[in-house]
Amino acid sequence: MARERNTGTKELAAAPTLEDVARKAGVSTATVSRCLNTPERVVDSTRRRVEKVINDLGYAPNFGARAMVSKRTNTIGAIIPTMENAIFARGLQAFQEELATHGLTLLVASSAYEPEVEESQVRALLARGADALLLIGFQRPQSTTRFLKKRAVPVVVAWAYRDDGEWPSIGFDNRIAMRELARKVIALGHRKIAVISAPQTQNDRASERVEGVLEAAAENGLDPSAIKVVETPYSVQNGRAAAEKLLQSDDRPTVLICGNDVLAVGAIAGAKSLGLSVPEDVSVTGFDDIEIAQIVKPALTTVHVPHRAMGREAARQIAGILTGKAAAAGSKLETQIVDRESLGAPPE
Amino acid sequence: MARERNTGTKELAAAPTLEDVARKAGVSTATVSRCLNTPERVVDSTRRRVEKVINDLGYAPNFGARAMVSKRTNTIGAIIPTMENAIFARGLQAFQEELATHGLTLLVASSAYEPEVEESQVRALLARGADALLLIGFQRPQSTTRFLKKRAVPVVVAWAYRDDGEWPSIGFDNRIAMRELARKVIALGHRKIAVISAPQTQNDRASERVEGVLEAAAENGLDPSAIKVVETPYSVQNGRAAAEKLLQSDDRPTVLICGNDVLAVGAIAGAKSLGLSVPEDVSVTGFDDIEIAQIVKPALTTVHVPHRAMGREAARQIAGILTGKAAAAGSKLETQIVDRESLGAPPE
DNA sequence: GAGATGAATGTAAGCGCTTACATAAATCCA
DNA sequence: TGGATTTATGTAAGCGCTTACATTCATCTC
Repeated sequence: MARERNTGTKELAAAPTLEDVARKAGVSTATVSRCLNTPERVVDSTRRRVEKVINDLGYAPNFGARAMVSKRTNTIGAIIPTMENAIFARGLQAFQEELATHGLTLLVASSAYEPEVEESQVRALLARGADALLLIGFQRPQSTTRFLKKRAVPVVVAWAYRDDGEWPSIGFDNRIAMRELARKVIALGHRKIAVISAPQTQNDRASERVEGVLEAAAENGLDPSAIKVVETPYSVQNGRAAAEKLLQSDDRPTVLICGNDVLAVGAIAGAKSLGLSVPEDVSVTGFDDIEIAQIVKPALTTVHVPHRAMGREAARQIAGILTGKAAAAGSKLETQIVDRESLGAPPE
Repeated sequence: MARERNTGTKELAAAPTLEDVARKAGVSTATVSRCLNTPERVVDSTRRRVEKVINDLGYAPNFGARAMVSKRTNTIGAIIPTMENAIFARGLQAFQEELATHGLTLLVASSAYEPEVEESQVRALLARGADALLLIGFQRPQSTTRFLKKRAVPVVVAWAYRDDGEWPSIGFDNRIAMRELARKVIALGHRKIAVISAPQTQNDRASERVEGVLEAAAENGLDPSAIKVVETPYSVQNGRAAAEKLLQSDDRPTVLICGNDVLAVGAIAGAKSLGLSVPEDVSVTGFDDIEIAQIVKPALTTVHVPHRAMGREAARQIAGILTGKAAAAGSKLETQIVDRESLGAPPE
C-alpha cells in the first residue's frame, strides 16, 4: 500500500503528488488536474471530493513539473543592482502589484552591481522558467546581451530610457535630467562644482548623470575638467566620507552634486560634521527623490523620479508582450526637479 | 532535422535542451549531464567539446526538470511582510550572503502583512521547490501552520524569539526589549505616554512591543489603560498623521513610543509640523535602528536590533538542517538601547 | 426504443533532466 | 598475451504534471 519513496537521508517528507490525491479520491490524475485548472469541466460532487483530499493532504502542485509541460510559468524575473537601499524598492513594489493584476508572479534577484553576478542571475532566472525579464539600465557585458538575444527572451529595461536600445525601455533620460539640475545650480551662481557619483563603469545611469553635469558646465563656459568627480558606491557612509574629503580640500567646492539621494544624505552629514551649514556654506543636491529626501535636514533638493509609474508601466508592457497583444514600445517618463532646502546660492 | 517545437503562439524561442546539446556534441545526454554535475567523470577532450556547444547554444539547464528528478533545489524561500521600507532589508541581505556561501539561493516573497497572502506565498514557494523556509514571527493562521507541519518543511523563524515555539527561531524578545526602553522613558519622568504601533492583529512583534510598554507602566504604578495606543501601518506618513492627532489632543502625551523607526521618523516630522520641538516639548522613540535613525534630526533614540547577525545566523541554522548536521536550536540575540537625541525628560 | 449527442472521466504520452545499470574501451599484471 | 580491473560513455526509466484522445454512460429525439 505505502509507496516506497524518500529512502535517502533527506528529512523532508515527500510532498504529496497528483497521483496521491487521485488515488485517495478514487479518480484519475487527469480529473485532479482538471479540478485545479478547469474546475468547470468536473462535476460538482467529484470536485468537492477531490478538493477535500487536496486539503487533507496539504497538496500543492509541483511547479517544475507544471512548467515543464505547459511551457509557461507566469513568472517574471527582475534583476536589480541592490536591495540594500530604497532606490529600487518603490518602483519594484509597483511593478509587482501591477504584475499581480495580470496573474504574473515576480522573482527578484540582486546583482550587487556586479556584471558577472547579473549574468549568472539571468541564467538562474531563465532556468527557473521566467517568461520575461526586467533589467536595470542598458550597460552590460556583450556576453550577457548575446545570451539574452540567443534565447529570445522578452526583456524590458527600466530606470533608463533609450529609443535605439537593444530592448524597449521604460525610464527617463538620466543625462538630461541631471543636466537640468546642473543648469539650475549654475544659474544660482555656483562655479566650484564637485560631483559625488557611483562608480561609472558598468553603470550607465551613473555615467549619464555625470555627463549631464559636465554638459551643463560646458554650456555655461565652465571648464568641465575643473569639476572634481569622486566615485564611491552608493551608501550614506560613503557619501559622507566623500563629502568630507572634498570639503577639506584647498579649493572647497560650493556645491556637491550627488549621483543619488543616498549619497546626498551622506554628503549633508559630512558637511555638518565639518561644521559647515547647508546650504549657507555649501549646497547639496540628490537624485531619485526617495522618502529620505524629505526627512533629512535640510530637506534635499533633488530630481524626482516617477518610480511607481515606471514600475507599473514596465509591468504593463511585459504583460502586453506575453499576451501577444503588443510589442512593447518603451516609454519615456519625465523627471522633475524638486526644490527643497539643500540648494542655495553660493556663499559671499 | 529541425525538431518540431514551439508550434503555439508563443514568441519565446524554445530553450535548447540537454538533448540538443548532446546531439550537436555527438554524445549522449548522460555525458552532457555529467559535464554539468560531475565534470571529473568526463574525459577532458569530451568535456571541452560539450562545453563549447553549451556556450554556443546558450544552454541553461531547466531548473524544474532538474529539481523534479533530484528532489533538491538548493533554494531557500523567505517571506517577509514588506519590501517597502528598510526594516528587513539589511537582515535579508546578510541572510542571502550567508546562504550563498553554503551554495544556497534565496527566493524572496512579500506578504504585505496579510496572513492569506503569506499562506499563498508559502504554497508558491514550496511548489517552486524551496528546501526550507524563513518566516517572520510566529503568529499566523492555524491553516498555514498545519500545512507547514504536514509537509514537514524545515522552517526557521526570525525577528522574534521563543523557545517553545512551533519552530526554531533566531531573534530577540520584542516584549523585553521594548519594556527596557519603556522603563528608561518612565525613569526620565514621563507619565503621559502614547504608543504608535503597527496593527497588532497577526503581528506578534507589534503586539509584544506594546505589551512591553504596558508592562513597564504597570511595574511603575502607572495605569496601563491610560496609555493611548494608536495603530497604523508602518510608514512615515502614517507615523506623522498619528503623531499629529495624538499631539493635538487635550491631554498631550510627553512621549511617543513608536513601534519602529519608520513610524518614529514620521512622528518627529509630525511634532515639528505642529511647532513642537523634540525632545524639549515631546520625546519620540523608535525600534530597529535602521540607517534613517541616525540621519533624522534629532537623531532617534531607539532599540538596536542586530539585523545582520540575525540574518547570518538564520542562514547558518538552515544550512545545518539541510546538510543534516544539526537540528536548528534557535538562538536568542540581544538588543540594546541606543541613546541618541530624541528622548529627553518631559517638559517642565 | 434505437441511434445520436454530449458530458464526465480515464488512458497514456511526453516535457527535460539525473542516475542506476549496461556496455565498450583502455589499462594493468603475471 | 589474455583475463581482470578500471575508466568512459551510452541506455533507459522515471520524476509530477497537462492534455489529446478514447471510453463510458446518461439524455435526447423521432
